[in-house]
Amino acid sequence: MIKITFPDNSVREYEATTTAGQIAASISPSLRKKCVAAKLDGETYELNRPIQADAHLELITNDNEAAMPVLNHSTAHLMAQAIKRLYPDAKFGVGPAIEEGFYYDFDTEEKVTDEDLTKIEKMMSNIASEALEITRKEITREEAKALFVNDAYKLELIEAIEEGEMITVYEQGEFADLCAGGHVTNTKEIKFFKLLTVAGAYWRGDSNNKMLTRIYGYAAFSQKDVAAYLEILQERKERDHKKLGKELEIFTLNPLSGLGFPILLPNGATIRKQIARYVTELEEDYGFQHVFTPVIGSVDLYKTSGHWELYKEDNFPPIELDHEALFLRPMSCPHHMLVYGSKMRSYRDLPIRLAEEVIQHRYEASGALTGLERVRAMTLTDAHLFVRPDQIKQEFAHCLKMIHQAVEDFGIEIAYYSLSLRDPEDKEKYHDDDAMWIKAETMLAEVLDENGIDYVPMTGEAAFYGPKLDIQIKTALGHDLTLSTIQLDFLLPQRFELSYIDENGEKVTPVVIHRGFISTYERLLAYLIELYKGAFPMWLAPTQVTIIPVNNNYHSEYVAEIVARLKKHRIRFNLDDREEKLGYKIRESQTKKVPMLIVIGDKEVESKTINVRRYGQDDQQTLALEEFVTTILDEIANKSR
RNA sequence: GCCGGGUUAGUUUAAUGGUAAAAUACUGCAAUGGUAAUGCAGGGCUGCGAGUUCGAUUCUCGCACCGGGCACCA
Repeated sequence: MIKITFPDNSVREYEATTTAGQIAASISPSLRKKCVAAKLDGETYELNRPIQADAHLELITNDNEAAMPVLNHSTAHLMAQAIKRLYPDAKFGVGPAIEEGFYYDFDTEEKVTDEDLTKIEKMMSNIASEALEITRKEITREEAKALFVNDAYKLELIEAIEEGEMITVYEQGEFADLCAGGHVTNTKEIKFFKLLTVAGAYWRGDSNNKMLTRIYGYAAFSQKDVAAYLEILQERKERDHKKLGKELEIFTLNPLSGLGFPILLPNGATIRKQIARYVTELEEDYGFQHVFTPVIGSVDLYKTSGHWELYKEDNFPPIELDHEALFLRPMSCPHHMLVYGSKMRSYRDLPIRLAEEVIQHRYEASGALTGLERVRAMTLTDAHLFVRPDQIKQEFAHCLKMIHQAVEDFGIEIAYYSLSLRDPEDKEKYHDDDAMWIKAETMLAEVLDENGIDYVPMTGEAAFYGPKLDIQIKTALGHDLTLSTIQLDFLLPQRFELSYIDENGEKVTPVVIHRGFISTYERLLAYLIELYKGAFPMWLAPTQVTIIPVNNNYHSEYVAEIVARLKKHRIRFNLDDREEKLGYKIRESQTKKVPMLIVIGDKEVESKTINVRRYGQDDQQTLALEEFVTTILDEIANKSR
């Protein structure tokens, strides 16, 4: 007999080799029906897998979050089986469940296109209705190698499994897959799924390897849930900054302007100007000094910094002139080093905080270019803080506080914090000085802990000169992007031989903190378009008020009075006095997502009031002119959303 | 850069081996109005290059660009 402990701490006894499925059935048939898998001492267990010893058991029902990866991973296997039947030469890579759904990578001579997805889905349904039992088998390394003898990718995976670790396969009918498990017990349990896209993906994520075909899909426990997910995907597309940016005339792409060089239209430029003003003022508040440095620098400058060797391939090639080679700058750190080095510094001068709107260029891979998100010419709100070692933590926290201020003002949703560390093995990329790295990484981790920041450590993500904290956001389409970054750097100040005189009259090298504030204007704009779904808050909106006179002949005098008031306060308005129907002009104002719409007719002229309708609302308000102006100014000042 | 897909009017979409349509936008005329589309008229389009064909926007190939994914992201 074995003792099974349940989450409520109740204990029951069962025969050894009883399965979780049988246990669920013994409690109630309806529970058994809802069960998808189990967690045995925290490990995912199939319902048909015999339990050998005493354990804690948690039954995972189909309304439990933990059920989704089990179902989706099983659906990945089902898809693989269908693919194998349709493309007998297919060789398989990996097919995990992911945050949303699943994918499977495979390799076949035949081209698989979007149209083939329907075919594969049909085959999947057929296999599901064959009601094949899914069974787990523990096998030896030799058996595994024999089983997957024709499957080079699986053999490679077997090689990667450590000696002594258990190897398991899951079988369903004629199909077997190397897999650590977490599955439903029968293919018939997989009823509701949708294959989404065909994509390419490098084997083991390495661009030196062959590119496999990857199919993404999504499975759920009801057709309704699948439909709801497809709906979400559709909504995300509607929110995509590339779509809204075009509709709302924020930016345009033109091949003549060059790949990766978007053009900001007047609306986009207006939003950008507001952001720029905000950034500049906040930096002043936080004690930053602004500098202007050139967009182009000598190649020697980047040789000094060390960027040249590492990144020359990823940038626009240098411009060679008589006896100079000039480089379109991809970052501003070297220039800011020169600013610091322009005079003798005392320990009393530190910290020195230099900030700049940095125009920079990078030759991003053509496939990486996306709307305003990844471009080849960008303006970064960059800063470098030159600090004494004893000021590192305080200045780091200072930057963090400032970033959090902006996060709050814009309503940015942080996805997670990433602490990027070096890969100690990678001597080629990372400056070889263990002591320096250990010091920098420890210090960074300490500051984060002190400020109560939860972070994900990422090995091998650090800059070549030091570790960094990245603040990550998610785009509408679900990509993780870096919004802000704070980086610790002991290297560049050395390379530029920077120093200050300490209280003992000794020359000391300062430490540099690199601070990327709110990414580039381009990327922030892309993010904000998606965040607000194009309906910008008052302080950022390209047009803040639409004014519609009911009749140009009778109402223009009062309208002129309103216009004068708005102009005085630099409120951005659009006086729509075209000879069109009222409803037509109202509709246009709404589709352009202008935050406030005012209609001026006899009633308003008579009572000197304003009839206001806010974007997205059906009801109207009547305000006195002064009240109206104050409301707008308040919203601008408070950055109301 | 790599894998697969796409490209029709300013925009969103339709259709076709016999030279293309609608909505909207734009221009003109008429309409003077109260919270999401007034009516009529007009001009405007098959990304580029090659091949197959009597004839290609349609089929094939190459290129460019767009979008999805992977890799990259100082």
